[in-house]
Amino acid sequence: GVEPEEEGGRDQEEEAARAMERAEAWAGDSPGTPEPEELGGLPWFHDQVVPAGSSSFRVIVHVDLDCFYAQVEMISNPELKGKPLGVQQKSLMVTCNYEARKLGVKKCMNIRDAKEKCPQLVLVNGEDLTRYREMSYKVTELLEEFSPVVERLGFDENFVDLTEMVEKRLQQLQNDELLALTVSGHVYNNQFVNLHDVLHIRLLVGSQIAAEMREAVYNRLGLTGCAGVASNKLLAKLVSGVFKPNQQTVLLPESSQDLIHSLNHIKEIPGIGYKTAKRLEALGISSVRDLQTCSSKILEKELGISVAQRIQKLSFGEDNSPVMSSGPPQSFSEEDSFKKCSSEVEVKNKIEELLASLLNRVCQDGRKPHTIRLTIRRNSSESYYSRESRQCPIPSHVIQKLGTGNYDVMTPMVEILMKLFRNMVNVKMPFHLTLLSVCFCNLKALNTTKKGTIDYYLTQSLSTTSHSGKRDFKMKDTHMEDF
DNA sequence: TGGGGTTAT
DNA sequence: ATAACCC
Repeated sequence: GVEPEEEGGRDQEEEAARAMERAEAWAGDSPGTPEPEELGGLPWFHDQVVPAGSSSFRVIVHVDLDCFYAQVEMISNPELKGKPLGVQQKSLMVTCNYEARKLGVKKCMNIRDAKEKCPQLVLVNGEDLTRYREMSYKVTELLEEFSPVVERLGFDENFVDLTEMVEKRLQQLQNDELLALTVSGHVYNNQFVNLHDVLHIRLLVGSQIAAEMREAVYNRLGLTGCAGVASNKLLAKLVSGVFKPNQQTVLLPESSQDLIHSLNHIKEIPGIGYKTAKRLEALGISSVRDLQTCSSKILEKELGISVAQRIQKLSFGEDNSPVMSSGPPQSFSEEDSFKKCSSEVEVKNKIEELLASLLNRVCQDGRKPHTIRLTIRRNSSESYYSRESRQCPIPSHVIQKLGTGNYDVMTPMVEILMKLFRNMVNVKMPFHLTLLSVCFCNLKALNTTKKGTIDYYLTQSLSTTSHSGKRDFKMKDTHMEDF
């Protein structure tokens, strides 16, 4: 199924064979360890693999699709396969396939530079994200079939917590199967590690599940991608990119420091962004080692205790953040950037375009947005990144009409958005916008509870601390219109 | 530098 | 409402 991989399979088979011999030798030879029979037919380490109290050791996979937009385009139009392909948004080539990369084209290159580097480059417009978004959710849903808790990161990355799945598989395995366990894909820094060390067994099973996930994504959706398996999200994400494209890597615990120190700059640590990196650089902190050894007091003074403690832990490869189920989106937005928009009429036209697409999306989703937001970017020559926004509740009579296609919901919405616009921009003065964005958020499931009933005003508390059998209630946010 | 997303303050 | 982060 999945395209051939250069994963040094020969080495790994040999390594697995050696590891098995060692494991068997130890199981038999070590005088202090009981024979498998004494443990009810389980190998000597089985009780450590599946501890009664269940340790906090997690198995996390990070799945990262290869040049996602380009792959979707090649599926839409197979004639593009084999040709160097770039996906374009305005003057930026946001991604390209590997044929293009071989010819020197890089991700996020200017269109002009890319064309200069590679005149044969085929470009497709990728400003409409609809097909990418749809495919993205198909991938997430497929991964949810393996294990229900999947966290999305952008359109092309997903984290899955495999801990429970691995645990179940280990319990199902027979003695000989446990000893014959092999890794799937690469092992990071593969050197003198015993793959059957108790600490490694779960990660090996994780690597097998990761391979099954990639196989399923390829067979059912036609997409290739990388995967990284490790004991937390940070390390899984870092290790997933070690062998690219369409390969996977597992990180064993003794190599985590090698992996984190393979980064050339702290900005490469996910969670340390542009701003934080700049502030740290001003303190003379640029390498991972610098951040590890920096006084936490100094760090807390510069960044605040929360960020300081989090990123210093990250610098050691420590990350206890859980894989959170992303579920359905928290917001829907559409935006458009342009060179210049300087009249109210232009603004209204752009807003109508954005709104039309959004209404389709929100209609398909089924839930109802209760808040609408307008965002602008002004031309300001100094300091680029500055957006301003205004938001307000969507009037309940407009919300009600949202699903029902016949009623005109555009007109009142555009009215609201133009009010928000005039609240931000003094239209009596000249203005120059370079971006408009409309966002629906505060999404709520369909209101099946009827007005006038008690349940309409009460919401069940999500608190899990009460096991009394009684329901905990809180007052819902109320709209004045309800009274 | 696009067209999206999220959470924290 | 903004600012930071992610892709």
